Amino acid sequence: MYQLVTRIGSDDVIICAFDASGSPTASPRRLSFTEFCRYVLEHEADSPRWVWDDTARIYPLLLRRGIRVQRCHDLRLCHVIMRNSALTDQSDLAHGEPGPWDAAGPSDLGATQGETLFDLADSDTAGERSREIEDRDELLAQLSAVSGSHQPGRLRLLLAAESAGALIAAEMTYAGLPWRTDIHDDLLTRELGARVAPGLRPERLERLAVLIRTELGDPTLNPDSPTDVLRALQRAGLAVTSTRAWRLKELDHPVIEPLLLYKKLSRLLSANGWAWMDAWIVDGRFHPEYVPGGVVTGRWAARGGGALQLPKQIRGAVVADPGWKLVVADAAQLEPRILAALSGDLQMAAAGRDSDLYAGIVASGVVETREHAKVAMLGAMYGATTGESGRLLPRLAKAYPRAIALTEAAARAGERGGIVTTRLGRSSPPPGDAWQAAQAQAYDVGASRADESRARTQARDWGRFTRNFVVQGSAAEWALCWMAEIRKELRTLSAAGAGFDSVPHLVFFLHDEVMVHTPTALAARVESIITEAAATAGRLLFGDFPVDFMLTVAAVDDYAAAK
DNA sequence: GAGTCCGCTCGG
DNA sequence: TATACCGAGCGGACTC
Repeated sequence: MYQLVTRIGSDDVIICAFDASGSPTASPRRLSFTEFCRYVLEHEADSPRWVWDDTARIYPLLLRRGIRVQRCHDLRLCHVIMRNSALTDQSDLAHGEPGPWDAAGPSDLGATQGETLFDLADSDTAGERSREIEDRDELLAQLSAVSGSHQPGRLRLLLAAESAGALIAAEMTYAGLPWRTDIHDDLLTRELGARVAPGLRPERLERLAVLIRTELGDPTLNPDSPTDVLRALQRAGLAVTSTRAWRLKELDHPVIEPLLLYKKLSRLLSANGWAWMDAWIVDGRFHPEYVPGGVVTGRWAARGGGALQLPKQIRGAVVADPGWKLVVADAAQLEPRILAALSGDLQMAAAGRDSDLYAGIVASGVVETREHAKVAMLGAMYGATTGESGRLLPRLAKAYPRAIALTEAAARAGERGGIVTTRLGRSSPPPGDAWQAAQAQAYDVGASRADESRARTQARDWGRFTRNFVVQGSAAEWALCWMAEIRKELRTLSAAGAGFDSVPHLVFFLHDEVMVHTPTALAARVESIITEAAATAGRLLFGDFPVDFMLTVAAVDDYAAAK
């Protein structure tokens, strides 16, 4: 059953119930937000799917009142998927003129940016009514696109997983990641020296700057300026064209060591220093904003705080509350396992059975070392053509013909300008006009060698994108299902209505890794929930195909201890 | 001074 | 010779 929720103005909603086929089961009702909250609590027992335009806009309002829901359908996220999916390419939804659902990015519909799209008309009842009809029409269009799709089952799963992800993202932002500023501060002081005013260099950084200037014989050198540093290195007789750390490591000069250390520490200061701590840690919690569907492949993005790039250096500041644990789980070699299942490659799946997949490849005699197995696999999924990875590819192709055939086919499709589709139905975008124009140009009678080579380069670039899209996107779907299943099972551990400060809950997600903050007494139970959820996610995506999704799971006091 | 691009490093 | 996918964020360099 669906409960369509349309927000009107700042404090009211119109609510309307539908059955699974999209027929209304009651007349629309207008409720104040307080009445709406009561309505949600009353109806949650029936496990409806709450339908709204944008989870990120409405769900935080419920969370602030202590209300959580089990299921939703996020019209905006689902629209984007079906607008592009090859599974719904025959639908009206895919063929309609672009409308507000296409124009609106997450921030456009978001509360912070104002509500320009719809709310201009909300001052009168006609506008309110039209807003509600707009949502209702969109829901019906989406339901029709699903039932008419080539794979309704998979698509339904994808839309449910994407929507569950939106709920989880809002809940994680709301709950926050436990963060100890005292430990963070100690760590910064130890590495950089005592805190100083913004714009100044802490003591240890300043000493390194002086040392670098001395070694390069340039008393005015600014070590933060790549151009300055590059010129000084060249003056010192070093043949370099960039100041990238891995390039500098190849050089033999006394300035290199302090320079590399300076870069490392200054990055720590600028990205996750005291200013970051002041801006992002509130009452011992880090509250980043996650952006479900923020990446073309279906991965999440994040806005503000660099939540998806927390450097290993500072993970020791993520500490469980007293009497609580962090259960950290990481899916091992997720993408190769996804590739094995996608392609139905039994040999590759067997290599990962009950163990490290790369070690399994070595044990099968395909390559000699784990490191070789890893670079060869990554190269196959990313489209490496040269170097070690390129050299090892033929051996991989011989041992795992089905898996490699799948990545090659995805690459060829992209090179031709075609689209590719993930396991559950997210399709890659078609290449843009500039790409098409470059290809057309190369076929023109007057095409130059440069035209042809540019077209070829762009075609290969796009092929690498589609090659990776299938695997990365399907892995993102697995991760969403995994997390949704974890969330569902965690809720069975506590009474309905209990707040985040008393029950186990998800606090972090990073592509193939999740973290649950839990009372210590429930940590073991949480570990098994996470493990079972991985197997369930595998079955949801790939049925009985015999592929294992191995995890490393650990209940720890702080994030740094997890690996 | 504001806006944008680039170089670099962090994460998977 | 060019060189392997998806991102965020910072500070400097450059432009208007």
